[in-house]
Amino acid sequence: MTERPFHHGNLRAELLERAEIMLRQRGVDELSLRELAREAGVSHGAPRTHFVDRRALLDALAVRGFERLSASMQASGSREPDDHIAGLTASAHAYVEFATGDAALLEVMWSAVKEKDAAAEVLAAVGQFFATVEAQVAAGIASGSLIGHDVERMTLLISATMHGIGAFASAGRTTPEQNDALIDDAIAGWSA
Amino acid sequence: MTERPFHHGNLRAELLERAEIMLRQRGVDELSLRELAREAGVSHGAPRTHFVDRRALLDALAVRGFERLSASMQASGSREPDDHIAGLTASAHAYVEFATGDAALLEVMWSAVKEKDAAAEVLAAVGQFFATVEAQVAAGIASGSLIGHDVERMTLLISATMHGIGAFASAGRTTPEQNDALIDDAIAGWSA
DNA sequence: ACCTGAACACCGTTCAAGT
DNA sequence: ACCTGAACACCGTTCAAGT
Repeated sequence: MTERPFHHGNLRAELLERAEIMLRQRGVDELSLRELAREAGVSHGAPRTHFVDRRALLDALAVRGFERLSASMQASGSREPDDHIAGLTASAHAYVEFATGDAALLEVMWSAVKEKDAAAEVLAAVGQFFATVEAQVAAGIASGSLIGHDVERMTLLISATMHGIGAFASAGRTTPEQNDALIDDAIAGWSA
Repeated sequence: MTERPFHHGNLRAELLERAEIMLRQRGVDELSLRELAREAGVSHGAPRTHFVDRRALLDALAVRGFERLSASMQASGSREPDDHIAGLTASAHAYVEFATGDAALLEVMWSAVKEKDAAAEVLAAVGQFFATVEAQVAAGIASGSLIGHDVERMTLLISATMHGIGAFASAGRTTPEQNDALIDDAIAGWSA
């Protein structure tokens, strides 16, 4: 039985890991820094070294979330390099899947963006998300498979629609089959 | 200077009123039952008589919110009795306006719906909201101005899109002009 | 029926002190 | 540089007691 060393060594990463799980199981409201510290076996003051306050932890979770979401959407979309509509549809599915699988995290992500003085890393992360959608939209418009010439406007519309479908899905107001149908309907409306 | 009577007489209504204001000014996280009681000039235990717990207060706020939102959308939509597309557009504008003017309340509303064991009144209220959208969608489809024959599917899609645009708008990611454009683009895609 | 006020268990945050 | 542990101010919730 080696004694616990004074330095945890990996506390920041462990706190983020545990926080993501706690978020998934019990939601934001139940996410407590003190409980996290307890589970990690450190004193309640320890997290302070890595996260100045609760919001800093949530911001870090938001950044990781956007990175994972963007990567997932990019991967899904690029599996259809020739069919931009199919790529966008796959990307939208990835968003909705994230929304149902990590509903609380997605809430944390968007509310981190919404803060008046949102952290720079958070803004960068959400920017990366929009850039991912925009790239697919731009390709679709350029190839003539997507209507509209204003890329930004189309990016916002498609992002907003994905967001809305994801919200309803995670609220349990739609079945997975309905989600698929909604995504198809939405994108069909904007296909050239 | 008459002394404060033992019975407040109107505590439930006052708490709801103050809570809505507090929500608008400082968000859900800052909404405290104790502070509300303090402001109303009653003891911290007093709210208990009217709301068993914090969630019961939020549920009541959600119900009121859905009622107000539905009424506003219905009013906006019915100002265009002959043009169902214009009616739906006006209704969508009302939603987005609510989303920007009462962002925190709208969050409370949807998260009340999302609770595992959501209160019956909350479910009834959100049902009323969907019924409002559905009536407009059904009229649009029946008159041939809106594509699609599946009313439920179209209702979900339009609701989800409004929700998404409202979320982006309240997050400050879009300007009012962009919101108008997004709503027009969305509905244009579904017009026959 | 409605409200008071003490009590309890939990927070987030701060900060001197230890390693 | 990282962590401990006491201290502080704040919660939500419970409940006997008062009107």
